[in-house]
Amino acid sequence: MPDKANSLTIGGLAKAANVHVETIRYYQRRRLVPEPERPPGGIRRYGPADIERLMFVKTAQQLGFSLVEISDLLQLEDGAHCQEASALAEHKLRDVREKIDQLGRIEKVLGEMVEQCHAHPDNITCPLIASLHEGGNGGNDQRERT
Amino acid sequence: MPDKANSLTIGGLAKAANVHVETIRYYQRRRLVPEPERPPGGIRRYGPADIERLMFVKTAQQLGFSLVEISDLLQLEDGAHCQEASALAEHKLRDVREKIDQLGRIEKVLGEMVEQCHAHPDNITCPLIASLHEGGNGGNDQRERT
DNA sequence: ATTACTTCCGTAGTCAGCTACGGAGTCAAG
DNA sequence: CTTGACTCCGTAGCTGACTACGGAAGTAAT
Ligand SMILES: [Zn+2]
Ligand SMILES: [Zn+2]
Ligand SMILES: [Zn+2]
Ligand SMILES: [Zn+2]
Repeated sequence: MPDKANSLTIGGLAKAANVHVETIRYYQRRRLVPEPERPPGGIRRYGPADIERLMFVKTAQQLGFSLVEISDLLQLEDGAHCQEASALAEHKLRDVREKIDQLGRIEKVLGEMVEQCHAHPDNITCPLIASLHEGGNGGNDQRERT
Repeated sequence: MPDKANSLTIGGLAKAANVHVETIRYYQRRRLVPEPERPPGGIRRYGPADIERLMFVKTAQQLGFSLVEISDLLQLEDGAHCQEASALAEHKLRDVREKIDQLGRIEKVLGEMVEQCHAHPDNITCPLIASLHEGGNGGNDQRERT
């Protein structure tokens, strides 16, 4: 195998993928990224594939996946498991839309409050609080944790 | 003041607000909710106001506010004056808009991924996973921590 | 009054996702 | 061949938001 490509030390990899070294090691412990062979008494080297893997993790994380979910996704790498992957993604999509919805409501209320406040600088009756008290949102028992 | 209303024990309050007893105590320690006087050698009682307060916290939390931010919000209710109130509100409004923005971007990416996944002719690799590999989305340095 | 459930209170543990520390070993430059 | 940066590895600490535990004391039903 060509070693010309795998020329990065863990520090270089960290820079290339824009994460801290300790984060890489942490991911290695969690087996989210592979830990390459160590030439006996030497230093591990990394290549583009490792950068890509790290970026996969970071990207998925930005999309709201937990590290556990990400490792699930990584198990589905072979592409035959399209069903499961899309189920996961669709669930996340629902979650995200719900959040956007709720935030939209609070944005409206907060905006109105600021407006009123600027109109009547002596008297704050906070519509935000009122609306939160009404708690107008559906299905929430205890925390979700999916 | 009317004691007829304040008839709940902490357990009843927990049920009424759909949280665990220990969560209430935790909030009391964090001073997110008040801890009513204890009739010497007796048991604390709670009323509708306490239910409201708990639901306020839970609702705000679902909207993505941290407990610290929520205690800020609660100061709006607890009689902060107009200037501070409006400053706080405006700050929160900025935060909320930022969050909506971010979630909007996430939604778009996730939506496209799901769509592609459903469209592909049931062979080759799942485009959803492929697009995670491409990581094609903007602006991310290290974690944000606002 | 005995039993069974709560409450009270403090401390300690959990979980996610890192981040820091310390002491070796290794490597490249000078 | 010494210096100084970097790697390796294990273990420990941190933040946020709870959750569990344990013993004493209050309360309710029989
Ligand atoms: Zn005002
Ligand atoms: Zn969900
Ligand atoms: Zn902010
Ligand atoms: Zn697919």
